[in-house]
Amino acid sequence: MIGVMDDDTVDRLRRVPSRLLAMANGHADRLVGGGLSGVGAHRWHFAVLATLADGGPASQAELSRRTGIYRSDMVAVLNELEQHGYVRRAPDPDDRRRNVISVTGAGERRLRELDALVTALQDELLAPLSKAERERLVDLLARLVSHHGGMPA
Amino acid sequence: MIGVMDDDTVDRLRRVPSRLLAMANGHADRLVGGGLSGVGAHRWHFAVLATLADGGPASQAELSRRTGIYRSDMVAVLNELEQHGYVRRAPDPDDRRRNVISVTGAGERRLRELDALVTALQDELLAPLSKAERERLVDLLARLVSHHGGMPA
DNA sequence: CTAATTTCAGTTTAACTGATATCA
DNA sequence: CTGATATCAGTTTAACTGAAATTA
Repeated sequence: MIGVMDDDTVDRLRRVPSRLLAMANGHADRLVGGGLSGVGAHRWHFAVLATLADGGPASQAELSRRTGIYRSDMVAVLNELEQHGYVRRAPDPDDRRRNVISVTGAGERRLRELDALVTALQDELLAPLSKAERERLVDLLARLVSHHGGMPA
Repeated sequence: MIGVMDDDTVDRLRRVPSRLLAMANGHADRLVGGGLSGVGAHRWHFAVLATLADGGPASQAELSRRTGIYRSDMVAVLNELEQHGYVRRAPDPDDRRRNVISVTGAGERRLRELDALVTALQDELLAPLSKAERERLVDLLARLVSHHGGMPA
């Protein structure tokens, strides 16, 4: 028989941090992406709505920086959100290169819906961990991310 | 002024676990992917060589299951490894549908090289964490992944 | 017959690049 | 002039699907 490991054989792959990160991220992606697509949404929609709600109206470039969504992709995301009436694009009177993006009432309702869903999905993702462990994980990940300069790119 | 947050305003995005996972994974990807491409390798090459070295010769389908690389992509990965003389493909005498893939001497040397590199890259990735914290992170991620059924897909 | 394997050819999606027009 | 912005059009890559040929 082939491919059988005795007790001393290490599986070096199984504990490689970057690999575990990729696998955990894969599961998270499926869960959250799947959950959001079930209500016709995308992570990007949630990210933009939440950023607007938390930080107030902002230009597209500013939203790009805060969410990590590329300026070029942001255009399409905002087009979709605007078509559903969740955000409004208005020219910035102080700087005519910019649009000021703001959330509408419908957008705020949509965000509440997505927020509840995302919270439930995080709960499902973190199901095997205790409250303290979840905080520990978030803390460790946040420190990793901040050490490497926040948003990837 | 626009987009300024007072002390009470929460940035709900910043602590969403699935998002932190995606960002951390992004950094890990760049680091490890970049490091490996610097020596003409790919995560997949390392994964296959390590799996073969740790588990012994195996069929392509078995390698697919162990590494999480799709059976269809595995073909291309093995073509490359074979062209460099790192692995050998031989028909399985016990089951003529299968190839038995095994590591060559050159493959073992290549694996040692990649292993040292990957270890160094993990170190760079986890730089801000103490030894104990790294173990904690690996443990938490491993539990997450195993709860969701190991390999994503 | 069903089921597993290798292989090929293709799709989908996220992430990313480059260029243009406009304006500070 | 440089530099930022919004937009469009495109590339690259990983992840994935479907099917054919072969054999168990």
